Amino acid sequence: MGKGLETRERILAIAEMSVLAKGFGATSIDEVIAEAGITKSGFFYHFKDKNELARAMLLRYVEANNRVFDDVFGRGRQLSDDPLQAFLIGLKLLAEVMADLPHGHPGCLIASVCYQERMFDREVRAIAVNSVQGWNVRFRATLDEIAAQHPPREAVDLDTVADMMSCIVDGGIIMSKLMADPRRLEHQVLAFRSFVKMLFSPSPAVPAGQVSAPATRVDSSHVDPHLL
Amino acid sequence: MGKGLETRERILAIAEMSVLAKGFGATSIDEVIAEAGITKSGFFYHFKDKNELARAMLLRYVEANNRVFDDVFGRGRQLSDDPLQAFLIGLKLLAEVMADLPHGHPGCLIASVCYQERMFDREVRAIAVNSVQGWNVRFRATLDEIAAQHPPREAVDLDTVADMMSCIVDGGIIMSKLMADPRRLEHQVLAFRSFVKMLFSPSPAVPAGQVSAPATRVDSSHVDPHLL
DNA sequence: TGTACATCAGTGAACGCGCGTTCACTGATGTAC
DNA sequence: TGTACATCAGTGAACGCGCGTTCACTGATGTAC
Repeated sequence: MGKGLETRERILAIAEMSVLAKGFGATSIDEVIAEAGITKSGFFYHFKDKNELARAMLLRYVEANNRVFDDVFGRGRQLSDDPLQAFLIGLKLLAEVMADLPHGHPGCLIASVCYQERMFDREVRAIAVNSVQGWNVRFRATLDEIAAQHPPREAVDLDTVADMMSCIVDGGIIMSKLMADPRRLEHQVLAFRSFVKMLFSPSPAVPAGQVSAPATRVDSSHVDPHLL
Repeated sequence: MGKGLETRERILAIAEMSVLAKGFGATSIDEVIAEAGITKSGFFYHFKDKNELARAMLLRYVEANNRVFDDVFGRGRQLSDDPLQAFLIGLKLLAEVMADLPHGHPGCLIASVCYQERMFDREVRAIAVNSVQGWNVRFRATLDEIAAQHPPREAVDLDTVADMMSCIVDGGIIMSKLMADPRRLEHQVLAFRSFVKMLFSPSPAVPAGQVSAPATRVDSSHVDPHLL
């Protein structure tokens, strides 16, 4: 990374922390540059105005977020051919990632944008909306796959279940932050996992005659048991 | 209500809207007083500084919130003696309240405080924390009552389930706002309701020998069936 | 019933500080010939 | 290999506007005697 890109990245990281802690309007350029060790003109060399900072910051955030999600659910799929098991493993891994953040999750920039909508242009809002929409359709596709093999126990709208994922994570981040208890986020992800598990798993004892999809765990022997 | 209190209330209502839309730091007193139709000195007659506005605003918000929650879950308890049915009715009513808001839920001030923590004094944070904690212990007590009569199907921590309520509502508010789709919040509350229902309801067909608490619906005949 | 005083609910003008933005300029590094 | 020029990654000073806050003052209403 060149010297310029490195400075730019440093600015973005500092600004993100500040925005998550105080909001975008209350994040001053003076404060950011003081921490970054450059002058104000140096800042405006990298970003033509404050709105461009917001755009770059949000893009950086959703890309980092995508990497985490791709990683955990990708690993889930590698560990089981059954879509339900794969998703449950992914959720378990996601909960672990959330729990491993040193001082708790710093906050969700998308939630932050949501509460400061009047400060941003259409483009910034669009980045946030597209990111959530993208994950909703991906989760929806996963749930469709799961439902095809494991008929759900309750008649719930799968779009709502897909959306629930984002709601639980964002709500969990807020409660973790507010109550200064990082473990809440992990627990919420695991509670959502329990919901998915209950929704698609056959009852513990199934009366004869009821069809119970046998959850084809092709390679479950290789999977760490606590992930299931 | 005297003239002074009426003005004060108007200031608080206007400020709340603005804070939910742009954040506290970006909400200027000039803007608030312009909408309220008073001068800046008039504002400082009612609030000694901006932080006192935050305190009053948050107190007003949690009190309004408490009234809604007390109402829906109180009516739930009136409609059924079984704690599970009462809670499910309460959740259904809550979803209806959320759906009836004309332009969607305006946002949660507690989430807003959470993302602007460095701007507020300890007292403001304490109001938010106490409010959430208060509801968590109340929900936890309700869940204990329910679990005593309906053994849960999965081993989930009831504190986490109680916390999930706040997470789902706050997350649902964010997603509704961001996606400009007020119905998402309603759907999320109903999804949480499905979770509670699955967690504590016996399996559709219970094998002989398994104890199934009979869900003593003392007066369920009077209950609107779609609430159950 | 009239008068004196107190409180309520504000007004109007001024303050100084911090903010985002602009502009002319600069040393270091890279590239062409 | 040396020189000319271009680009990169900034510096430093100044700008004007909007912000939260203060202060002396005021008309209307309420209360005591």
